[in-house]
Amino acid sequence: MPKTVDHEVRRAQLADAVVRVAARDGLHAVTMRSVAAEADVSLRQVQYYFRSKAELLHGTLRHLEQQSRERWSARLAELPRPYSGRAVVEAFLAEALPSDEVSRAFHLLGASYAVLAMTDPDLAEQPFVAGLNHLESQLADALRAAQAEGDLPVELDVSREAARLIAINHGIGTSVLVGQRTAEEAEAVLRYHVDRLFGSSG
Amino acid sequence: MPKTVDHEVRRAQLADAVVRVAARDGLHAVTMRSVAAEADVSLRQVQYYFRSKAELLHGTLRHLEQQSRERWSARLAELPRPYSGRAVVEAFLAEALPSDEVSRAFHLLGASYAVLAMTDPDLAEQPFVAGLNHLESQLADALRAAQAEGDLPVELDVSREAARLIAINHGIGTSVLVGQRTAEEAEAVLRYHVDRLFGSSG
DNA sequence: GTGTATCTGATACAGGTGTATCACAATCGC
DNA sequence: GCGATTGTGATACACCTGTATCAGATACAC
Repeated sequence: MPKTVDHEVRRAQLADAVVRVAARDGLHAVTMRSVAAEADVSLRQVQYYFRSKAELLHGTLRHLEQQSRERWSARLAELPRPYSGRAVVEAFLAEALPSDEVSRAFHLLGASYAVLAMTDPDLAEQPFVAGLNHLESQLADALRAAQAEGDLPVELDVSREAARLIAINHGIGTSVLVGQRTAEEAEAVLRYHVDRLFGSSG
Repeated sequence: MPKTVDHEVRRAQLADAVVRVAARDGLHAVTMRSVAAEADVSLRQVQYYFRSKAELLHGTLRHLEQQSRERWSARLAELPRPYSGRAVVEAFLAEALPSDEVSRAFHLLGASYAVLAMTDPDLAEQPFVAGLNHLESQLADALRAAQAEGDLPVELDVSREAARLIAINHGIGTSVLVGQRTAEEAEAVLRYHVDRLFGSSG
C-alpha cells in the first residue's frame, strides 16, 4: 500500500480549482493544464483522478450540486422554526442571487453548464435537469406550506409559481452576471415579485 | 476594380453559418474552419471578411441583434392597431420563447453569448447589455401604454414589471433549451404570469 | 529491510486551433 | 487589351489541446 490519500478529497480540491478557473476566465478556459496549475499540481495528477476531461467536468458538476445542497440546508437551518413559507422563498432567492463571490461563481458555473447541456444532451443533462427539478419541487412544497398557513392565497397554482420563481431568479441572476444590473437592483426586483405574491405587508 | 461583391451580404452569410454551427454543436464548436465548411467556403474567405475570430463572433452578435429587431418589428406590424398593451407583451413573450427552430437558435446563441460576456467583459458586453436595455425599455413603454388604456393597474411599477418579464422569459427559455420543460409547458407558465398581471379575463 | 501496490513527474504524440504568407484569378477603369 | 485593385486557394507555422507512456518515487504489510 502506498501513500493512501483520500481520493474524494483530492477530487474535491480539483473540482474547486475548476470552479475558480471557470469563474475567473470562463468554462472554456478550463483545460486539464489550467486546472492543474490552479490547484498547484501536476497535469498527471489531474489525469489520475479524472480519467478524462469529460469526467472532470461531470465530477465538478456533481461537486457543485452537493455544495449547493449543503449551502441551501445551512440556510434553512438558520431559519426560525416553524418555517414560514415566505421565509423559505426569500431564503431561496437570497441564496441564488449572485451577491457575493461564492454565489457569483456558482451561478456563473450553472449558466455555463446549462449552455453546455443545450447541445451536449446526454452528457450534462441528466444531473443538471434532475437538480433543477429537485429545487423546483422543494420550492413548491414551501409554497404549499405557506398556503396552509394562510400566508399565500390558495387559488395560486404552486407548481407554476415555483417554476416562475426559479425562472425569474435565473433570469435576473444572469442579468447581474452580464453586468446589466447590480445585485442590489436585482434584489429589488425579486423583492417586488415576492411582495406581489405574498402581499407587501411582510 | 475586381469582382465587387457586397461585403455586408457575405458577412451576413458567414454569420448565418456561425448561428447554424452554434445552434447544432454549441458556440465552442464555432471555429474558423467549421464556419467555412458550414458556409461551403474556403477558410481564407472567412479570414478575409473577418480579420479575426473575435471579429467574427462580434459581427455575428450584431447580426443576431439586427435580425431580432427585424423579427420583433415584423411581429408588431402584424398586431391590430392601435396596440393593446397586453398584445404587445404577449407578442414579446411568444417571440422570445424557443418554440420553433429559428427562435431556438436565437435563444441558444443569446445564452451562449451571455455566458461569454460574463468573463469577457469589454468584448461582448457593450452590444449585449445595450440590446437588453433597449428591449426592456420598449417593454416598459408597452406596459405604460397598457396603464393608460386602463388595461393594467396604475399602481404597478412598470420598469420592474419589464425587468421581471424579461427575467422570467429568459429563465423559462433556458429551462426549455436544457430539456427541463417543453415549449408548451413554458408557454403555460408565461401565460400564467401575464394572466396574473392583466387579469385572466383576456 | 523488502516487495508490492499506489501514486506521481517528465515527456511525447497526434490532432485541432487561430493566424500569416504567397502566388494567382477575376474584374473593372482606362 | 492592360494593369491595378480586389478577392481567393493552398499551404505553412507556432501553439495549445486531450491523452498516452514509462520510469521512478512513496508507503504500508510482512
